[in-house]
This record gives sequence, C-alpha cells and structure tokens, in this order.
Amino acid sequence: MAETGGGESPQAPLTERGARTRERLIAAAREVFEERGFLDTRVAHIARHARVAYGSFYTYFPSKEAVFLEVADRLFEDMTRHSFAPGADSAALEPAATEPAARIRRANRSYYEAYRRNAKMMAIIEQVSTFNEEFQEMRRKHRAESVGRSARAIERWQRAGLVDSGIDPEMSARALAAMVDHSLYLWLVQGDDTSDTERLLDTLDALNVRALGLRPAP
Amino acid sequence: MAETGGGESPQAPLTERGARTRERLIAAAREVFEERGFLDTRVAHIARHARVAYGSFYTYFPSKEAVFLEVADRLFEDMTRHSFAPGADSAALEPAATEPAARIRRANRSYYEAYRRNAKMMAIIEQVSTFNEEFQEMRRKHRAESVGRSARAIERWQRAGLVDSGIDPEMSARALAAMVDHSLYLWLVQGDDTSDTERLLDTLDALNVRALGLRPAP
Amino acid sequence: MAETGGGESPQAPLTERGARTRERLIAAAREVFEERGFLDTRVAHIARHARVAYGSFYTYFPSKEAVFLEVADRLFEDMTRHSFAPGADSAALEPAATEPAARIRRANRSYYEAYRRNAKMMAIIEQVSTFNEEFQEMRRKHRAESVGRSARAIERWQRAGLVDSGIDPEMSARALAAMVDHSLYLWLVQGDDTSDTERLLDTLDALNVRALGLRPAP
Amino acid sequence: MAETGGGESPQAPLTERGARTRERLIAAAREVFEERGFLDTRVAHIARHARVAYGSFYTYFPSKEAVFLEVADRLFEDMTRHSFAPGADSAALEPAATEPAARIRRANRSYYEAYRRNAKMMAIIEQVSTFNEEFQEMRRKHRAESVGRSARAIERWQRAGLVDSGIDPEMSARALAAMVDHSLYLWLVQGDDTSDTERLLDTLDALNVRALGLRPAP
DNA sequence: GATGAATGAGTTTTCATTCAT
DNA sequence: CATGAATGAAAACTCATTCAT
Repeated sequence: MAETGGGESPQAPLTERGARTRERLIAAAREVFEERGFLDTRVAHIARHARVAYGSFYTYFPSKEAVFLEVADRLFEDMTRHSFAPGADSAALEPAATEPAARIRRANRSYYEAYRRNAKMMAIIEQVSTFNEEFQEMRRKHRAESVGRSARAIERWQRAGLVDSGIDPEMSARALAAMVDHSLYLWLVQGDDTSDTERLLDTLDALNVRALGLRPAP
Repeated sequence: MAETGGGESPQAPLTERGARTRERLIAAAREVFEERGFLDTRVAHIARHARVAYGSFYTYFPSKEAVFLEVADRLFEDMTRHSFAPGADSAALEPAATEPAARIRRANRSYYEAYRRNAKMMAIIEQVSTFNEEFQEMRRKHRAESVGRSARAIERWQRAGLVDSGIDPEMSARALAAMVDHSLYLWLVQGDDTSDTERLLDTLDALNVRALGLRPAP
Repeated sequence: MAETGGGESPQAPLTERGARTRERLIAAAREVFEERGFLDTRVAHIARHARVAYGSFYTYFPSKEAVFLEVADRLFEDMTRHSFAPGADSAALEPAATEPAARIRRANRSYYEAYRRNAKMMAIIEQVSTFNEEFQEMRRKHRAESVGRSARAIERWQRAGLVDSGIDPEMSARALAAMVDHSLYLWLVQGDDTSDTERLLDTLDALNVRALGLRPAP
Repeated sequence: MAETGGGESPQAPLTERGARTRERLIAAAREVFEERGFLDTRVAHIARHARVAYGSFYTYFPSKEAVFLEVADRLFEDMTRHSFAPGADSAALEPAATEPAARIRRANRSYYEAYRRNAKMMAIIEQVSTFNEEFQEMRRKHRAESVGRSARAIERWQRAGLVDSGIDPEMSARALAAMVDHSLYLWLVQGDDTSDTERLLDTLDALNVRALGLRPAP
C-alpha cells in the first residue's frame, strides 16, 4: 500500500480546458470509487469513465491516492458546511438563546441529511482510513474540531445551569459524537435496516438530551 | 481453459503433528495481521513467521481470507465469552435483582477489557469489513445478537418501572452499543488519546445510565 | 474475496504501433507453439520471442489460450482458403463437367499442400483439442462443413450415375475424410515415415476413387 | 512436462497384500484418468479414489506417467487380444479359406467393440500421445504391427487374385487403418453423432471392400 | 510397508506508473 | 498537452515428489 506521498505537486493553474478535464476526472473518480470502492478501482476505470486518455490522468494527478484526497476533501467541505456538528451543535452559528434540545435535534437532522447525501463515499472513506495513515490523520483533525465545538457548547450549557455539572464535557462530546456517527454509519452504509429512519433519529435525539440531563431553562 | 474444480479444499489435519502446524499458522497469521494489516500481509510472511514452507500454508488453508476468518472467529469467540454485551448486559447470566446501573457498568468494563486485549485485531477486522461482504455479514450477525440481548434487558427494566417507557428499546440498544463500540474503537484502535481511560469509561457508564433514565428501584 | 469482474479484456489496438506489436506477438506465439507445443509454452517465452515486455502480452491477449485461438483461426483460414475439402472436393467452385476422379485427386493434393505447410501447428491443434472443449467444438464445426460439401458432391455423382447408389453419402464422406485427414496426420505430424510422399498420395486417390466405385462418365 | 523417465524401477514381487493395493491403484487410476483426463488428474485423486494414503502411491509407482503407462499397457493388451487388426484382419488366426469380405467385416466389428469398451481411455491415450514421446513411440509400434498384418493379408489376397494387383499393400493398409481408426475416434470419442452405429460400420465395411476391389473368389 | 505432512520451484496474472509519438 | 502503449515487479496458488513418524 504505497503511502500517499508528495509527488510532483499538482501543477496549480490550468488552461480553461485543462480545468474542465480535471473536473471531469474528479467527478468520474467519485463515481467509480462509490461504485467499486477504493481498492477495486483502477486508474483505467477513472480515465475511461471521464472519457479521457489513460495517460492524461497523470497529467492532473500524481496517483490514485491524490484524486481520492481531492474527492474526500470536497466531501468534508460539504459535510461541514451543510451540517452542524454531530452530537451537539455548532454554537457559533446559533443565537445563544435557542433551546439546547431543539438545537441538538436540528444538528442531528442536518448531519443525517449530509451523511445520507454522501453515504457511499463515507463507506469508501472508512475503507481508506483503515490503511492510509495520512488519511486517518485528516479524519482525526475533522473529528477533533467537531467534538471541540460540541464540548464547548456543553460547557456553556453547564454554566447556564442547563446541563448537570457532573458531566465531563470533552468525553461526553466524544462519546455522543461516536454514537451519532457510528449509528448513521451502520444505518446508511452497512444498511443495517434502513426502514423507519424517524425512529432512529428520534432515539438519537432523545438519548442525547437525556444523557446530558438537559432540563428546560429555569 | 476453465478447469472446473481445482481447489480440493484442505481438510482438517489428521495427525497430531498436522494439528500443531495448523495452530502455528493461525498464531503466526494473527501476529502478522496485527503487525501489517490484512492488505499488506503476504502469505509468504505468515509462512515464514510460522517457520513452515510456503506451500505448507496451503496444506491447511485455501487462501489468506481463510486463515483470517479462522483468526477472527476465535477472536469473536473470545470477545463474546469474556464480555457482557456492549451497551447493556447479558441478562440471562445475572440475577434479576442486580441493580441495572451496576450491571451496565460491569458490562462496559468487561467489554473494554476484551476490546483492549484484542485491539489490534479489531482494527484489522474493521479493515476487512470494508471490502469483504462475507465478513460484513458475520459482523452484522454478531452485532444483532448482542444488540438483541441489550434490547431485551431494556424491555425488562421498563416492565419493572426502572426505565422510562417512552424509550424505544431496540433503537436505543443499537445507538448505545454504537456509542460504546465506536468510542472504544477510536480510543483503542485509532489511539485518539489513550490516557486516562477511567474518564472515558466513567463517561460511557454515566451517559448510558442517564440516557436510559435509570432510577433506583422504587 | 471473490472480486467480480476484473478481466477488462484487452481491446483491439488503437494505433498503428499497437497493431504492429500485436502482430509480432501472434507471429511469436505461433513459432513458440510450434517449437514447444501448447503445454510447454510459457507466456514468458512468447513475450521474449516477440521482444516485448512480459506485461505487454496482456495488453493484447487475456491469456495463452486467447493467442492460441487467434493463431488457430488464421491457420484454419489458410487451410480452407487454399485447399479443397479433404476426401472429395468443393463442388461449387468447379465446373460440373470436370471428371470426379480428377477432382478428387486435385483436392487431395491441395489439402496435402496446405497440411504440409501447417503441419507443426496441426500437431499443436490436435494437442489442444484433447483438453479444451471450446476448441473441440471449433474443429467439429470445420469438419462438419467440409464433410457436408463432400457428401453433396457424392450425391450429385450418384444422381449423374457416376457413383453407385448403394453408398451412403454422408457416412462415406465422413469416413473418407477421416482416412485422408488421419493419414496426413500420421504421415506429416507423427512422421510415420515421410519418404515417398507420392506413393501415399496416389494410394489415397486410388482408394477414394475405388471406394466410391467411380466409373468414367457413361 | 517431465518426460516419463526411468525412476526407481517398480519393485517386482510383492506380498499378497501389496499386490492387491497395487491393483487398486491401477483400477483407480484408470477411472480417474477417464473422468478427468491425464492433465487434470492429480496423484492425490488417484490415491483417494483407491482409498490409499497419498504417499503409498509412490510405493508402487515412481510417477503419474508410470501408472498411466501400466493402464495403457493393459488397454492395448485388451485391444489386441479381443480384436482383429483394424482395416483388414489378423490372418494368422483365421483359416485361409474364409472369404476376405467376411473377414474384414468381422475384424471391423470386433475392433469397434473393443474401441467402444475402451473409448474413454482411448481419448486420454490420444491426449498423452500429443506430448509424451515415449508414449508416441509405443503407439507407433502397435500401429506398425497391426498395419503389417493387414498389409500381408492384402498381399496374400493379391497372390490369390482376389485383390487388384495395382494396389500398394503397405500404403493401402495404412490408409484403411487410418480410416477405421479415426472414424471410430470421431464417432466414439468426439461423439460426432453416435446414433445409428450400424450405418457407420456398414459404410466402413463397404468402403474397405470396394477400395480393395475385392471380388468373390473365382 | 503405510501414512500423511512438508517442500518450494514454477507459472499466471495484475496494474500503477512511465514513455514514446 | 493528449494519447495509449510499454514496463516489470509483485503475489497467489499448484502439485509432483520427498520425508518424518
């Protein structure tokens, strides 16, 4: 498993036409990865799917890992822009007055939507994470950020007397994020069952709220 | 050419000596898998590590997948024998009188112990699950059993008035199992941090208990 | 692991250069097959003989069988274009007036010439036929066509009163084709003796003519 | 394709029990060869089929080729004992007075019977002949003997005025033997059609008789 | 002898990456 | 830049034969 490595550095600017070809390759890569997984994807598949000559792939990317990284990057971009943090929420964006339970609920729903939209790629990302260290690191960072936001929200709620102060904000944020994340993974990727999504989401909300011991503002 | 059968499928060893060699191979396989992961393991590595000839591997296993399955089987055996179900507990083994919170706590600790003992292999199992369907299926089954046990425990507690009846036992069991499972994965496998395990375990216990709204028996 | 597709099946070369390499491989394959037989030929031999890299073979053919099929195809093409049917003749091409005995004689000679030209490959084709069913089928078809032509010629001669009507045209065509075919095989391939070819050919002609009871047109 | 080679020389005498085991192996070998062909037969198959330990095979035979030779030997034995020579007949066994046409007919029938009885092995023998020179030589010898007998019969008939003296006895014997041999091969081994055997045999008889120009004794 | 385990050279096939045109 | 051909290092798997018990 060749580690991703630096390579020639993807030449930066491009002609108009070159940029389009590059986009075609990225789009094709995503589709092929989703279809066959990272391991079973051949560079030839991507090139063919993009209707580009085999060799042209290497004009734009130094390796299979490189396109994957780009695809994953865009996905993370989409996941973080269109969703609140999993588990709790992204406080900065919300007026402090909003009721925590409602915010958790909203955050979970929007994370679910983003996950569903990207479910196939999430599976592949999981796959690549199991053997590519660089990639693991990237995920760790994303997770840390999102968990950090949740932890800070919990702290705020504790100071506001909405959440039991006996709770460890950092660890709880981690555990609850793990709960939501992995539940969605099993549900959407492993297709554990898939019917009656509402029941799942309601349960996630409820467990979150109860676990934090959220009570209505006094 | 399309020759038909071929594979002969190596049968169980018939002699003491054969059994010993087979064990050596399984042990070697586990060590090599743990060391390099499934994908980067070569049959040659396993054979060399077991100090047998290359071909001898194929006397006992038809493929790398086959030893892996055997190794994983033994691991699951160990995980289920030496642990209570993750998330809640394995009711049948416990006197009904035991207090739920204590039982959850005990279950989580023993699951943690088993996980820690097998952490490296758990990483590889995760890896293989991302591309081998047969293997995915095996895990799904294990998970379903364990979740089923937890769900039944929750139902019992609901009937005993210890757990809020507003909770969905099945979904909650799933979500809480996902929480514990994935937290341990991130902690022990991805090495998210690893210091201060007690804080993690205490948090898992607490969230579990609060999420179920467990109250002392009346 | 049971990955599904894989084989991509190498497509026809798209450039002049590719076409040339492909031809080189086919020519090399024929020479190596003739030299060592199908079973003892290694893909490595063919590639080396064609002065291309090992992997380049697989750019053009999915397997040893595949090149062999192509080589054999061209040989059959040569055998049928440059020869009359064995045993009797290919009526359509001949003015009906030609005397049967002369036509048989001519057909046998030209079949002999074609056989001699391709004798080495005929041996290999025989070899492959003994274990490859697809190939057997191909030969059966060729044989059936050629025998069919002979049988129709015999029928025509019967209607013209040149051949005894007591003869079964189909079976006779088969048997006489078998006689010519196998005699040439033993002679040219097994090298049964090889001297004095004329004596063999004269005998084949004579037996053919007498067996059919051909008499001069009335 | 390892040439047959000498090996340790199969130890000659045996205990009663050893002799039985050896027989079991020969019988098993024949069955397995018939079932799978020489190339796809593994020594393991033979041993298993004979219910003998893998290693025991090598107590009795130095190689796969060696058993095959023994099996083939017995088959040739059966073929020559129970049949007249193909094509013409085995004169020595017959009172000179018997009518040639009747003798040819009888010879063909009995050769057909023997061939049918051994058809599956004949296919395998053909297979092995295509790559094993020692074996080719053995067949050549058998063929030469049988053709020789036929040729001498033809000569006798010529001297008796029963067969046209313009015919070349040696070549004719060869060609006619090839006809019968190969016809039966295509019929019984390649399964060219298989129905209505009588039609085939009658045709072979008739062509033989006419080709030799046999006329009733004056 | 009989048994079945051990051996390892030999072959095919794959595919990311480089190059010639 | 585009194109598609060329490269060759891996890796898995087979199986006749030899050996230890």
